[in-house]
Amino acid sequence: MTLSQEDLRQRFRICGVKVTPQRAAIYQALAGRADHPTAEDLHRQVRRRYPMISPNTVYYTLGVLKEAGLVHEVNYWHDRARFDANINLHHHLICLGCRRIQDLSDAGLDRLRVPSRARAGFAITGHRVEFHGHCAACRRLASPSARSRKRT
Amino acid sequence: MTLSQEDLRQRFRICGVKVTPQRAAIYQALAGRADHPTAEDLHRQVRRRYPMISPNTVYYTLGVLKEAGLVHEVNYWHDRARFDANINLHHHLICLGCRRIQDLSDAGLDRLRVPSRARAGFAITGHRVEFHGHCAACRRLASPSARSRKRT
DNA sequence: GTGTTACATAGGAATCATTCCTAACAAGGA
DNA sequence: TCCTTGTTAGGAATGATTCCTATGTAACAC
Repeated sequence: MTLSQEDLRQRFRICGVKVTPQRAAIYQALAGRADHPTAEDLHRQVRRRYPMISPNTVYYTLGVLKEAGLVHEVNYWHDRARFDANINLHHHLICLGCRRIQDLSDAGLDRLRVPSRARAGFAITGHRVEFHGHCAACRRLASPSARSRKRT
Repeated sequence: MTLSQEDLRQRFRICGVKVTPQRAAIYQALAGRADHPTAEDLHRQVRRRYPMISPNTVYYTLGVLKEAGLVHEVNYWHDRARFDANINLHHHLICLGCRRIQDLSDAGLDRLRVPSRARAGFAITGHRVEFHGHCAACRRLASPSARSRKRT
């Protein structure tokens, strides 16, 4: 998911966001991850290349990128804000065990509509489905005898 | 949505939650509202009847009720935790203007499934759809000339 | 080149929802 | 009645996020 410098410049330009080394680094760090990191995670990561970068800049930049529509915020767990550079329509598998959130792409889910009588005048611009449950790893942990039941 | 004291006792008993006057008041306050109030909103409301109740008790009680599955937490906006006593399967209409979250019931949405190959071993126990957009009131505000365009 | 404007950045202080700690309290069972 | 267990309230602590502000920097006229 690493982006060429030129691609990044273009994306930013389209959204009217000025490019700076810090912003590029933050965006690249986010785009390079499949999970949904917090601002602090990103700060820790970007600091390896820019040791002087402040948490402040990370918060401010994420705010700017969010405003511009270049990143999304994911808040299923209320602890801290998490971010996602994947702005294509997609959905979430949320593990109630390890609290990890996986992306899920499914064309069927992308096509959902609401009956207009239920919308009550609401103009819908987008949607997202979240599925709750337990991921494969957590299920294995929860049932240590899983191996002996492999065939049932 | 007000509940008889007996119904409440029974619900709590089924979920193994002890009934106290404070807890009953908090749950009733939540069940009586169609929006999704914060802990502070509920504290303010319950304090009218129990002036000595502490925010602490509200937080603790909401934690207990959540753990027991009697209430849900709604965190679309990252500012503060919001709560919902409606634990029936339902969905959300989220207004990006006024940030209000309306409940939406739709049997079609309740039946969603994910193709098993996309699930990657995930065991799904529930789901919820969130629709983003603008509510009727915000749309009226945004276009003051709406009245003159009624027929177009 | 110089001045001007408009943001960006970093550092430190402030905010404020939430949690932690603790002591007093209440209910239910032995 | 005593014991145990969970509940409540108050105050202190935590910690993510925001606010404030001085400095830096790029773009753009003049």
